[in-house]
Amino acid sequence: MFKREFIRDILAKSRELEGLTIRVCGWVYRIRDLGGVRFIILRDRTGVIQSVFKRGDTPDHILKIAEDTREEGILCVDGILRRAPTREGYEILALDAKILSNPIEPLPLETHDSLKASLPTRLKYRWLDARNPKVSKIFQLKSWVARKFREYYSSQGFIEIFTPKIVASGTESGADVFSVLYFDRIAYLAQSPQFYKQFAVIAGFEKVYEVGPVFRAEPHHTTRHLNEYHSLDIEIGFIESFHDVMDYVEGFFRKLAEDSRREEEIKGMLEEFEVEPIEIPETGIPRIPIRRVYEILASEYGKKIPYGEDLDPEGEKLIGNYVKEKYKSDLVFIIEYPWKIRPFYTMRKEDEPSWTYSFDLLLRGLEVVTGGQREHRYEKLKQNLKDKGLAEQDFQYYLDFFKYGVPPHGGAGMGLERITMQILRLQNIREARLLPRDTERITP
RNA sequence: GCCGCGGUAGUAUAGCCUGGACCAGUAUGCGGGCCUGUCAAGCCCGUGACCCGGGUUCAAAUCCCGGCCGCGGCGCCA
Repeated sequence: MFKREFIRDILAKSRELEGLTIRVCGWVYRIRDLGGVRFIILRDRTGVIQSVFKRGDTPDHILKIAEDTREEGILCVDGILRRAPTREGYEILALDAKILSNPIEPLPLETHDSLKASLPTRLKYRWLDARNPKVSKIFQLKSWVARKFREYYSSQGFIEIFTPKIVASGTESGADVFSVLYFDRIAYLAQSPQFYKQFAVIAGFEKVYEVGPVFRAEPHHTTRHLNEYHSLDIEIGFIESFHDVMDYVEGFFRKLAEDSRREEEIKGMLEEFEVEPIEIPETGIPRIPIRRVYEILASEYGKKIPYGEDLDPEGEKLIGNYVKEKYKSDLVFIIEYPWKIRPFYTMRKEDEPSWTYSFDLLLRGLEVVTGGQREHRYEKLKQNLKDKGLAEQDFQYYLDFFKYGVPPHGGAGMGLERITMQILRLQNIREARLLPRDTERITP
């Protein structure tokens, strides 16, 4: 490895390093050439620092190297750390330097200004776009969300599982999945780990979570859909009701809300994106039956959703605004969805079988989590399949899971990119995916 | 899948409605020059574009048709 230190660490130790010779390696962020003095701002993953090449102080052959330097090239600078009137308060007076790599042609995207380019252009040159520190922060936040997910559910006694992404059938009807040639057969890319996380509970792991890719073959043209994204999944055995599942989901979001107020790095990111941390009231995230939501939308906003139908995007936004004003909550559980719009494995209400023990969680007016209690009784599950008009034999391997002792269980799936998008209030979910796959895009 | 909007230098845009003075303007980038404290550095010079094909017209970046590509709304969903 190159002997180097991260810029953030150097600045953190600036008092003790002041006056000493140090080395910084990174990308050339900006060059300001004033003739006798040339400022080269270096950037690494952790920050930026100014190096200064000055006639009289820097050896002449090193000044020559500075002249050859191009923006976004890779440069190592050895020099003396000293105080300077820069944003960081310090700079490096260059005594030695080496170009490790220089661009071979003009850049198609100005890295430090990449947010001014259109999204298609940014995605086309994503490896340059992502060098923009602000863009990079999106992915650092996404990484933080995924880490919190693992930490939270691990701390609650969940076991991480890793399930196949090449599967024999879809989780719902077989539609909306990508087919792949699997030797001499057709297989599919998993649209959800649904069946296998239930499998894991039934297999005795009791409480499990998974972070993994899911694939949706739907030709969406929206700012909130991807054909490949990462799903944060949980599944829990021995629940008494679907409220237990919501409690676990709520615990995770509460952790996100609290830690984003506590951790300096995250606070800094939210400030840079000019967004507030997630707000959750002391009394908890409101849990509103969808039948009540129909009423609220109609009476408060004059918005008519056909009874028994799903909310449309406008309805979700409106109810998001409603709970923000009324409960000071960025989140709302909408519960007891109609059976007709939920998958066959959803448990129906005992007393009202056209409604279910299921829920969605909306974050700032966008659905980010779906979950519920699963039907764990073999005969009822078969009946559900029948009621959905699905062929039993297509799901036989799944039905077999339910033959030999199944605890009542439920779970939820959360869209990592949607959570990231909503926390930072990004305009397009593609911004929250390093290399988005959508209807047209499979490169880079 | 249905519907709508768009495509001008590397990037971002003006011009298009109302065809002609547009061999296409501006900013930034890029190349060169000046400048020893910049921090969106500044100043000077240069560079570079009308998506493709067909049509209308004396004349098309501008109007019409087709194609390709992009974006968005809905549906569906995380």
